[in-house]
Amino acid sequence: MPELPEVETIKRGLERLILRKKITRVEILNEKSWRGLDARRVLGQEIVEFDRRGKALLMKLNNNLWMMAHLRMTGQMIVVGAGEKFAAGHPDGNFTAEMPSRHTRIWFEFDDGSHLYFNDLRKFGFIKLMDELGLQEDEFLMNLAPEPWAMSEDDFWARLQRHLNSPIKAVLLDQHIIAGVGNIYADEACFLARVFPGVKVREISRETADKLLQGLREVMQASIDSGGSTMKDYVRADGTKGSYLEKFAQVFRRDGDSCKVCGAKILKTRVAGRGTHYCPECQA
DNA sequence: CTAGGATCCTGTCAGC
DNA sequence: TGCTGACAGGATCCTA
Repeated sequence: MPELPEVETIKRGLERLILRKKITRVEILNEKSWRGLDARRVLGQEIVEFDRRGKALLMKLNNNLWMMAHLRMTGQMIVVGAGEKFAAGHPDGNFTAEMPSRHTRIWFEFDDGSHLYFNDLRKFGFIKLMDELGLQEDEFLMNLAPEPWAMSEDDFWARLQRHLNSPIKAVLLDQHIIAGVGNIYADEACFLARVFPGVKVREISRETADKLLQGLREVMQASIDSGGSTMKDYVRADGTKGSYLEKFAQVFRRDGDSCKVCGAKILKTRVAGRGTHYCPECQA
């Protein structure tokens, strides 16, 4: 679930709350949620740097090991401590639950008594501990494409040309082609570019491709810019749905509602194996 | 090489 | 009420 903007929001939150704190305890409640080196090697270490590549969150320790977290569909990072609770990632009621909750897979304790919880309902996500070499050789990171802002319109166009028989949405979701895009922003970018997500790349004009890339940058940046406050709003909302998507979504999960541009009814279908939302008038 | 479908998991919801 | 199947903000593996 969490896409690039959500992971960036998590990165900024963790930077603010647990940078330079020393890990005094780590508990792994689900073995498969931990990968790589022995977890005991994080004990006594401080987290000295946070980074993000696509949807992957990187945390550097002062012994030069790195923890890479990937939240996949249902991962969340929750910090409790210093009278504050920060939660970001997959938006469900766990934000307001007692920690650890039944979906907590891994948790850390810091020397000031605060805690970081990695929650993950479906157990697809993980935290992987690596040394510098392991980080360099990590398959996911090695094959990760540039992010929308690091990719020129020319480069994006050239990458599209290698997948002429794929639906455009499948290409937008492929992390080897462009990094950080998930189901929400793929649908939103297709709406902004006025293209149906199921259209084959072969049918996409250069002008539409440019609009897709620019739309991705625009909608993801807007989400990052409002991420912090919307996440906080969500936590305060006693388990009810937050206004996170409502703020900017033109089509995502708006099926049955009317298009904000033309008033037509937003439809939902299936493209590239994923639920896909679109306006039949704007994206004809 | 690309393209498409199954798969990893748990939970919720719509429709009998 | 209870069952059943579809589906979910992701990525990989397997097959053709």
